[in-house]
Amino acid sequence: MAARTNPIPSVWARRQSEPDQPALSRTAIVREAIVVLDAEGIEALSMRKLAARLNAGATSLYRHVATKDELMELAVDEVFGEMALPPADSPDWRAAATEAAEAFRATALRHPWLSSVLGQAGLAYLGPNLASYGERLTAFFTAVGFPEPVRAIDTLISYVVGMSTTEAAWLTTVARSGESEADFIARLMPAARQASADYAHLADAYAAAAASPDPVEVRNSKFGYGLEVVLDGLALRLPR
Amino acid sequence: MAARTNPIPSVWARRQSEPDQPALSRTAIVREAIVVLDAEGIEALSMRKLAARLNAGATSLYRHVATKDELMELAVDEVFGEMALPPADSPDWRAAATEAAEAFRATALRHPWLSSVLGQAGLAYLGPNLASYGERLTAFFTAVGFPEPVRAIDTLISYVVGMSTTEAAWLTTVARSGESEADFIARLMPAARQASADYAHLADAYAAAAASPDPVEVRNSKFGYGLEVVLDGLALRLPR
DNA sequence: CCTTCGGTGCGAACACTGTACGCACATCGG
DNA sequence: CCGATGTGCGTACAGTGTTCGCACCGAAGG
Repeated sequence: MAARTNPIPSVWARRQSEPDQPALSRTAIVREAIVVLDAEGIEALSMRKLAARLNAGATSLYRHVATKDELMELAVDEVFGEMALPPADSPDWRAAATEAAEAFRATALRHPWLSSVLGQAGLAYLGPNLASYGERLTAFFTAVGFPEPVRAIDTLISYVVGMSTTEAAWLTTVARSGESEADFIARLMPAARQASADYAHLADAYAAAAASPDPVEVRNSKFGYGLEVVLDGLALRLPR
Repeated sequence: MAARTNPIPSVWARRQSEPDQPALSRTAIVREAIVVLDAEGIEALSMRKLAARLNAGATSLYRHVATKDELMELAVDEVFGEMALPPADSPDWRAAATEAAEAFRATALRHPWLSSVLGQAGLAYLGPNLASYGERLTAFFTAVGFPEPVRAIDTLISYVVGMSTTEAAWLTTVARSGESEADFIARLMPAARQASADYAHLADAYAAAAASPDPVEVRNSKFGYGLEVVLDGLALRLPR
């Protein structure tokens, strides 16, 4: 009944036992997915393209990964493994917390798709790296002496996530334009000026933004300012 | 040359001049899109489905909206119109700022897709509501007396965005499960307990979370705690 | 009145997407 | 040597966003 749709088998078609590639594996798939995500953005990652890059058939990936969403979860957990954390017994807690916050930001900017995924998938199912990250962070804040370490962490991480998300989204937009950040800003200014024509404060803000020459430095210091604010607020909760 | 693919014209097929619907318009499309987004989530919104709900053909929407991304931008701007802001001359700045933060959070939770979009589309192209929102917020922080109102705003908004994003993503996951939040947590606990088996601090945190009865109250107070932290930090920047 | 014309609706089509299914084959335990 | 098990993958399905060109409407102009 079923028609034979496959080509006639032949010796030549039969696969040689030379493994060619180190074989398809979950970790290899996740690693390559991250490469694509970093290089081409989240909407450029398709299962077919990913498979092609791994010299594999389109649907072979599903032997190692249940679904694309699951693959994204794995990728998120993977990059959480990159984030450095200070040891729990750091002498200067502010310096250590700053370091941790900056490491998070750096990772989020290196993998701009991270923010998109965080906004879509709750972190309900935590992988090993995420769990370890949470554990070490909690250990640190507990050691520092915060009476409610989890709340302190949630506060700090929320700020960092919020700022990094906005920044990553901005950088993605810039990247899509193909221009440098400065050029993109310059090209955007007329529209921004027009949009804020009727708004005195906004216009001031845009003018100030346009005046500063180095956008990277502007973003760095903006992040640093908010971080100091949050750390000041947290310091007040520290008993002594 | 071109084949006549259309059906034979007939009097009956001809459109009556009863307008039936108030016609297709950009605002009607955006309004209905938001309804769908709220009810069924971001991945359930397709141009075809949206068109069907408007009694329109699939591709008719493109007469009013250039692309789906543009439609999402319009939707974002639209919900920014919902966010209440305190008047610039509020006597108690902390109460007013708290109000603004809570209004933002409420909107983000009412439209959980907002966070996903914020993570993907930079707020480069600002619509009227967004511009107005920024203007009024800047006016308020300036009136309060902050020497760097824009930085103060960026800090506060980053915290609120970060916390709301996490919360919205969590609520989306819960909603997808079809269960109540408490039931979902209960069902998740075994997995969480196992994931944190080797992590003392994490296990403590989960145990504490499982102990409290009302998840809504937990989220509210978590948000409130962080907000106080940020406002404390900002207060230090206020000259007096 | 008839005619042109800009704007609107839309059916068909294109190039993709994620993924279910079932077959072919390689390897391994008995 | 024989099954069992696991891996790769070709095909197919039900969608997706978007383009193109035609059909039609109401208004403007002669």
